[in-house]
Amino acid sequence: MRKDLPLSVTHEVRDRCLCLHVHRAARAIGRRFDEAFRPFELTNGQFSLLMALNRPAPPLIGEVALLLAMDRTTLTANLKPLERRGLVTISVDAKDKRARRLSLTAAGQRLLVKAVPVWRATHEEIDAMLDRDNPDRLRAGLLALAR
Amino acid sequence: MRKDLPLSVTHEVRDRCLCLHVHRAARAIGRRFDEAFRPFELTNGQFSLLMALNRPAPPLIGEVALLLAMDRTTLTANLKPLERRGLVTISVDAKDKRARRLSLTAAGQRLLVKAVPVWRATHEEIDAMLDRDNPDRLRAGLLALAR
DNA sequence: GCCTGATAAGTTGATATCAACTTAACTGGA
DNA sequence: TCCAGTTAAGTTGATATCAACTTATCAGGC
Repeated sequence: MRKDLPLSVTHEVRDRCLCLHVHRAARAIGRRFDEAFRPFELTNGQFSLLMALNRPAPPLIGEVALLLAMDRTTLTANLKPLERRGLVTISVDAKDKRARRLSLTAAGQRLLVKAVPVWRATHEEIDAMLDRDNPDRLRAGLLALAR
Repeated sequence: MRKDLPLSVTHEVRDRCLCLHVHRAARAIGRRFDEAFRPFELTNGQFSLLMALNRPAPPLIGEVALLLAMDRTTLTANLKPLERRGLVTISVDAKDKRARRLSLTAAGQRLLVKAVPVWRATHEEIDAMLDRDNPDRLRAGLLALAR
């Protein structure tokens, strides 16, 4: 009796697995934005995180983690280099001493302002690359996956 | 003169950025498969990698990295725990001493055989979740991004 | 056979990701 | 008031990710 895995199954996984497809796309697009943001010494994830903090009222760690569909402890880790660079501040909430409020500093805002045109240009390249694959449909599918 | 970033721009980025959307989806779907594979002590990435090695002829590191749209050095790192557990072997190519051939061991194959039904069940849940978002279209868009 | 340029992979250091466990603080009921 | 259950976040350890640099090898021209 054969114990090995038929190639047909392997090909099925390679061709159909959305987890693989999404991760592959994430790595590829991430590298693209990382390269574009390199002059600012920002990664794609740091850009997204800083942008998520540009709000009228400083959000809690848990709120931001939910928005980014990211583990809370990952967010804590990701904040460290940004805090060290003075782009973000983490402060204890006035009402609830367990909670932490996340704020962009002025330096963080200035860096974002400089990075946005690069984001826009890079994103336009990617939109153009997608060509006949409707970006709106793609976003809708990705949102469904993130639920 | 205002130096802060208008909220409208922040909302534009949050709503449109494919890099953010893809990474968010990758984290969410990755957690799902990680949980499903936990009985086998496999992560979603380890499953995809092992599956990529189920071939008639052992591939090179560079070939697999290209297939997974992953940096070559990331793949080297990811192989370490799998090699340690005896699921994969890395051997010097007979013709070219620079090159490394990656093979699934018998234990690796057995583990994959056990994991495939779990992959299939989990994937069916996700397909169902996508509902009206056509998975084929989604895959096509993700492939375009990974180019 | 010997250079020279190209190629395959390893090493190092930084950030990213998550689960499991822990700590501190809040909240509502007795 | 006090206690029990809940909640927000920190800590630790393992894997994941990439760039920059380095090492070993190969292939072609001479």
